[in-house]
Amino acid sequence: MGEILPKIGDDPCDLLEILPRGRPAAGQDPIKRGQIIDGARRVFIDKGFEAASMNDITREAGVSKGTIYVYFANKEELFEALIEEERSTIFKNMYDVLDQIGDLRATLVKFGKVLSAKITSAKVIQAQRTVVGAADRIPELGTRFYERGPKRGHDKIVIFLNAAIERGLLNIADVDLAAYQFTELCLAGLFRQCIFNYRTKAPSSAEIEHIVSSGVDMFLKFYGTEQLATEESDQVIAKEAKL
Amino acid sequence: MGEILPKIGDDPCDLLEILPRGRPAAGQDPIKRGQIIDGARRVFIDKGFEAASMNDITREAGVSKGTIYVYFANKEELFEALIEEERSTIFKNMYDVLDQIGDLRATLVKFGKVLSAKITSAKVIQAQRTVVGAADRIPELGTRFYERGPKRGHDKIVIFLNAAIERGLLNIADVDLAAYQFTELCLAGLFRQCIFNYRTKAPSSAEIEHIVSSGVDMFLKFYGTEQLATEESDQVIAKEAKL
Amino acid sequence: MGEILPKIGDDPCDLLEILPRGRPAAGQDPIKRGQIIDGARRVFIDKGFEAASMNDITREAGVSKGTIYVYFANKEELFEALIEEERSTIFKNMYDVLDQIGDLRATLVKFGKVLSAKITSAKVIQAQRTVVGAADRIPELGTRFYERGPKRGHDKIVIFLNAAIERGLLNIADVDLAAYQFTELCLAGLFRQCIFNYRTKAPSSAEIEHIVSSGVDMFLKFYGTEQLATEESDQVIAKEAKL
Amino acid sequence: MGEILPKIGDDPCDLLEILPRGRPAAGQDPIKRGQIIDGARRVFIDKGFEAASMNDITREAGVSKGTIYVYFANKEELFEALIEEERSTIFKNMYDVLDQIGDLRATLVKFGKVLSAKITSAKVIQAQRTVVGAADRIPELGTRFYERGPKRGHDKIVIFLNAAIERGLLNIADVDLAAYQFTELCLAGLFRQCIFNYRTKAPSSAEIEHIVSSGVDMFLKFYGTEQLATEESDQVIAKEAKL
DNA sequence: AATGAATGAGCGTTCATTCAT
DNA sequence: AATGAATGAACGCTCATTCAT
Repeated sequence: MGEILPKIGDDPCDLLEILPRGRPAAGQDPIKRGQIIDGARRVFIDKGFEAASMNDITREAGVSKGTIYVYFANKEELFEALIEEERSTIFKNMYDVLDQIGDLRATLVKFGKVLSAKITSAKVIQAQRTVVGAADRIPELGTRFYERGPKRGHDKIVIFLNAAIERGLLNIADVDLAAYQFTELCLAGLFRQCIFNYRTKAPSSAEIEHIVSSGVDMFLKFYGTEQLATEESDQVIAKEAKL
Repeated sequence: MGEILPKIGDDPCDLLEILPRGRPAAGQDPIKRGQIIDGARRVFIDKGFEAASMNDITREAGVSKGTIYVYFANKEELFEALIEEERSTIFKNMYDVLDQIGDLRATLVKFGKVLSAKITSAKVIQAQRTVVGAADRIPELGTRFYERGPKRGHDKIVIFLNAAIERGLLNIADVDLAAYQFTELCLAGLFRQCIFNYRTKAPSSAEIEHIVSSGVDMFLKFYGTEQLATEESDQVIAKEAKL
Repeated sequence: MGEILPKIGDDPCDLLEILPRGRPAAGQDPIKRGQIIDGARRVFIDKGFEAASMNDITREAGVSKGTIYVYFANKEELFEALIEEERSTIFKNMYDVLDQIGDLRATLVKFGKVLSAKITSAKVIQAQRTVVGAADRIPELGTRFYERGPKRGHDKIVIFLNAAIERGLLNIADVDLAAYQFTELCLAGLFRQCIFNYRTKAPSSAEIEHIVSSGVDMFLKFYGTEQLATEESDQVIAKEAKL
Repeated sequence: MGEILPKIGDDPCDLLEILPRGRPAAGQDPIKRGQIIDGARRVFIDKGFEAASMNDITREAGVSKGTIYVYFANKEELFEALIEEERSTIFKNMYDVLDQIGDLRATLVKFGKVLSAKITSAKVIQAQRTVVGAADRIPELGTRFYERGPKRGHDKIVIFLNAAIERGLLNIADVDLAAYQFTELCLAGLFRQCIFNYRTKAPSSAEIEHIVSSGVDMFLKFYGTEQLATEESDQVIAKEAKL
């Protein structure tokens, strides 16, 4: 393929670098791959691994069966690729809020709301259900999903908390546990309700706000230091002064 | 099925219900039904709904295919009946601790440990995974499971907390939320780790103890009243006096 | 099938010993098994192993696909069972002639004709082609076919020749080779012509007679003793005397 | 294909046929054709017609799928072309020994050994199996193979025998039959053993020598004339004199 | 002229459900 | 009432052939 193409740079049409030229190699066309994954997403997420049929996916993806098998060795690999994509999409950027330095309480609330909203959103719940449902048949799938998704997020929370401890704002004996506690408080009740389909739709942002702010209060009451309290009351005073 | 049968009491043969004689009516023998459900449990919980085959269940249950179809209209109904049983078994007695009146903190810790241990036990995780995995195919299944399981437990916690509020030991604005927070703190991290198969075995009782006691501390620090603090220090003094 | 048969029941149960009573166990009904093998025969012998489809066999056998898989684990096993049956049918009784003691030349001619006619008959050639065609994919199949078919026959010829040697009628250094030579002389040209489908139909009995008698002449001229010659001329004289 | 092309001779560019310059016409490059056939040989002979896939051949031949379909209309035609080539290679020169005039017995033994070794060689057996296996699906294939291979050889043997008859060395009533008998005696037992995969490797040359010399002895004892016997004993005397 | 990505009919096999016994 | 042999639609997957590039 590539060798036949004229050298890039001799050509005023270099933009074509972005839009691929010629026919892509078998199993290499990212557009087609995307099409297949999209079809697979609709079917797998909707029906789960077992109940989804390759014919369904064929139909949804708008490609032939043979083509799917050029891109993915079998149903399981296609499923795993999809879950990997989902995982990556879901957790991408979820923890960005924690990178900004700022007011501790405000950051926790902001982050808690993002976390809670994301994890309980209809699409993400569906995806998680699909992973859980397949966890018996493909055990590493669930393991990997958790490892590269929730676990990495957890690690970022731990780092964030440690930074706050360093700044003297928090006093935590078991940071790992504290990170889990924080996450759970932000999701209080929601995750289990959603995953079991008791809640058939995602919580409102008001509800999330209510839960998260209560959770942060509890968390800071338990782990916050004197210094945090001082800083916060200073801020309140400063704010009031401004008004 | 059962609903179509004449109400017990309208019938002079009611004794048969109590001391069954002779061959039970088709689909009415509770022993055979139990046998089927037991076989179904082993297969469904192990393989999930789709991967389980009626032949497997036939073999495990030691009854014929036709018999299963007399007791249960189809695979789905059998599965639902099994899940109903599982749900009932799992949550039976889980909340008994809350009925005893006693030291608040001790009760919460005791209950939290039971709750956490139960929900993260291998068998119960398997069952929950099975329910979650089937929740797309049979949405009401998950709904009903949550409603009659976790939700009822939640209600009992709410009642317990309200009693403590009445006793002046707690000061909670949103009791419903507090109940969720308590549950989540007791499970901090465990439920998601187990359900996704990141943890491949149940947490140790030491781990649970650690999590629960930290959770209860946080919970009481946030919601506990002055009176609770007084009572507790009294108890400590009393204890020390005893020694 | 069986249901259409007239009720046995006029009868004090004697016949029942022969005709099975009740429904046979799964994969145990010899009538159904026969039906499947018969369908398989028509399809496999006609098309060869690979080109035959289980759907074709289903259609020819008049049973459902599932039923075939109760009786035979897979296509290959069904094929092997069929070939085993064919082999058994083909070679059954083929060597009976050799058991009778009688005039040597006459016995050899009689046997040679049976052998030649059998092996070159349309059905048997088809079956052998099927075995040969599958010998790459299932090597033991051909091995077993030869071992239990032609090889056993060969052994019987060896025994027969040894008996004749004992009787002083033949003088053979390498009996094993002689047995092969005899067989080949009886088939002179026919087997290869048939198996390659150069001859599209079986040789006439006149042709076989011609080939076999010439073959026997050559064989006896080479391996016959003085005693055989004497006996034979005696017989001719005796015959002429009778006329 | 080829037939559609204009007749050679109508065209002033005929030299191109002899010394082709530039790119050959579609489906006309004999090098590429050879490449394809070579790939096809490796795959077809190894796996048989049905089990061979066009992708395998593509890979083995190192040409694209499309190109194969330019040279051969479909799998079947490619297979037939291959078999034609195989046939031609196998039987080429096999009968050269018969063209030399010399000692009859020695010539027969020499030829018989060549014939037997060739036909029972692993590669040739494989090829014959492939033909036999395909003979149901493509009946003319086997017919043509035999016609242009074994049959032509047979004809050459007939010519050779007739020459020997003319020289007064043999006395044969049915020369056609005698030719078959000779061939069969040289292969005694081997062909069937090999084709059915009872023998999994080619016979040793010692074995072939044993079989062939016994076969020639039998053949000449039956068909040899007084003159042959005289000539041979003369040769023996001459040989002994030389020593 | 040559390529090889794409197609989709067809493969062997499984299994929820039925119904004759 | 209970059985389990039989059914056949549907499964995941392959591969001869086509045709846009």
